[in-house]
Amino acid sequence: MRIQRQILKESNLRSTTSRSKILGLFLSNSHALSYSDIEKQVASLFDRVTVYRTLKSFLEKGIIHKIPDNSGGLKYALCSDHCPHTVHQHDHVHFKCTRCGQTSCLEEVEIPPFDLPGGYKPDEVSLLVQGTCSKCR
Amino acid sequence: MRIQRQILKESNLRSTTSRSKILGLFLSNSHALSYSDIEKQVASLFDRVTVYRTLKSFLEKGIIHKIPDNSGGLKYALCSDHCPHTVHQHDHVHFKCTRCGQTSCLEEVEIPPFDLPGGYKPDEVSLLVQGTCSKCR
DNA sequence: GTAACTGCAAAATATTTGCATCCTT
DNA sequence: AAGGATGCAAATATTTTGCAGTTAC
Repeated sequence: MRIQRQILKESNLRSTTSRSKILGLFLSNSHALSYSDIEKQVASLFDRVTVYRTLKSFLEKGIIHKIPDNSGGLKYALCSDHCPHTVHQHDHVHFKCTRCGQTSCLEEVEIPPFDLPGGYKPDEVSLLVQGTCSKCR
Repeated sequence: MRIQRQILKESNLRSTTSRSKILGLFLSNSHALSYSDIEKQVASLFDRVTVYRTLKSFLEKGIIHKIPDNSGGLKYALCSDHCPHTVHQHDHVHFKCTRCGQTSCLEEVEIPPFDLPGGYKPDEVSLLVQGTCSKCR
């Protein structure tokens, strides 16, 4: 509870029940959460709309970031220690396990440099790896 | 028209007006198309449902592949020459221009090798780069 | 006290399913 | 001729918006 409060305060967001609870879900899960993962756990507590708006405010403040999912859905995960809120860079690797379905950020893996054809100017890079995670092998 | 017919035949799909037309859209666009990009162009010709079902059959046959988009939407693009239909590998780079919004496959760029933590077994890798494309500079 | 946040209703958007009819092979 | 493909209607799912009431600071 204390941690959530602090994170919210640092982001200039008021501490409300829904924000603390949803932030808590992210803090206690090492893997990324989809909207429906979250909804399932808080459906009885808050309105759908509140969940959407909570996620949106977390995104705007750089508390969480989106992870593209090539099955169409979008997932969300905590940003690591200090995402610069202005230049929101997430050049890290995401791993999606096709067995358990969990997606997680591999913070320790760096994307090696690569060349783009002339004229292309990259701003942000994200690498999505699919396969089998260490738990599922 | 002849090309579409041939591609469809090779994939064991019947040649119908909607499939030829939609396949034609992919053939004449170098960038990836979202569902709504397609819908806009064929709305007066076919039903929504037909478009969805057409895309689904193209995906199943490996004619097109999905491209995750970290703004939530999904796009579709032609698979390069010969995607093995069984092992559907798309280890190539996608570039999304934040200015014009177009996403394209950079077939010529290869993803450099990188290390994963122990236990993780990769099957498929996709690299999404965002920035400014050569046309928009 | 006030601006920010929430819940509810409802709209807007997106996707899927069933079924009768039509068309490709 | 027969099975696959399409169109229509409608169900289902997803996300957003407006507004009135509530709450954090």
